[in-house]
Amino acid sequence: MIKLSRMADYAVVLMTQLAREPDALRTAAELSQSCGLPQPTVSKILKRLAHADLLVSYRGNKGGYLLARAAGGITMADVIGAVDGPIALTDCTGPDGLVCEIEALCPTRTNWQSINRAMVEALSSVSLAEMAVPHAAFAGRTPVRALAD
Amino acid sequence: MIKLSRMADYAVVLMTQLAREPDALRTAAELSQSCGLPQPTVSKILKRLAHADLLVSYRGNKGGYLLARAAGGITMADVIGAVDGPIALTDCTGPDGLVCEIEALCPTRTNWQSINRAMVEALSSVSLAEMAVPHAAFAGRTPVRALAD
DNA sequence: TCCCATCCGTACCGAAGCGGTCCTATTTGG
DNA sequence: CCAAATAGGACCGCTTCGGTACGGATGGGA
Repeated sequence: MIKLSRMADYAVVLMTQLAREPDALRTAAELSQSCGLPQPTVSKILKRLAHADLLVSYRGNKGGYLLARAAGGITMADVIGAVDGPIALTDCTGPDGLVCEIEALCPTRTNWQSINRAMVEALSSVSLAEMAVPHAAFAGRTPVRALAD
Repeated sequence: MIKLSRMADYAVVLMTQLAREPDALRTAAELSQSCGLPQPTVSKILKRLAHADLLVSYRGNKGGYLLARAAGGITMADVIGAVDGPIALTDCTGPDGLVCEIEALCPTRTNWQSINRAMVEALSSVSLAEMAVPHAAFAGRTPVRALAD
């Protein structure tokens, strides 16, 4: 199914929420409630996002999280990469393809790199600011089915 | 990591192998050996590919599998979809988004559809014939890293 | 100076999905 | 009639992932 992990899915929702009020300091508890997600999990995700420099964290009393940059400068690839690790469809798309034990029989490596690149570009082409746009702006767009079921 | 399932990965390898000699009837055992993959698993994958009309199967003695169409008419999206099910990054990209329980709080649905569409296009843009091309044709291409590690 | 709210890091656990195997039909050529 | 091959399903162990819990560090306010 090539599904996004639930963690990455949540991360996008949380980041979108934060992008609504870019200057407000939000606590994990507050975000957990406003997004309807379990609080410990929210904490974990926010930590990862902060670690990837997408969020700035303030500790201590009156602490919380803040977007590290403008929402227009953060892409879906950034968010997903921060939570799920590097985006790659296959193992053999790594630096040197060393991990692929059947490499000798696998003449498709460089092609995977192209496919992978296209996918990353697709995810990089959508910024957080665009994701935060309300429904209305897209209402006229025709729905797209992934594949015939 | 958004990784492809190993099954889908294997499927691409197997299909590529079949595309090398499009007119030869190949058995599961033979493909298993030439690709270095466990035989029962190969059988299972070939069955799924045949079910999706990407392969034609011949039963009985001297049976085997054959590409159902020319390698140029089979895309990566076809192969991956046949093995892993419909390609979709999130649940809410389904027909009507009915499965998303926090939909009211999730203003990003239509954007996901766009991203998803881009991904399917990336996978649809590469045919099996192109995957079967030997390394040399791509040797000059610069390697692409998915994201900074 | 003390206290409390908040983030930080780690370690742990349960469940679900997936890769892999096996068994039993069913088909077909020799 | 036998052997070779696919069809289809049941089963199972393992890894991975989502989720939780605990102890520590930090900083503002009374």
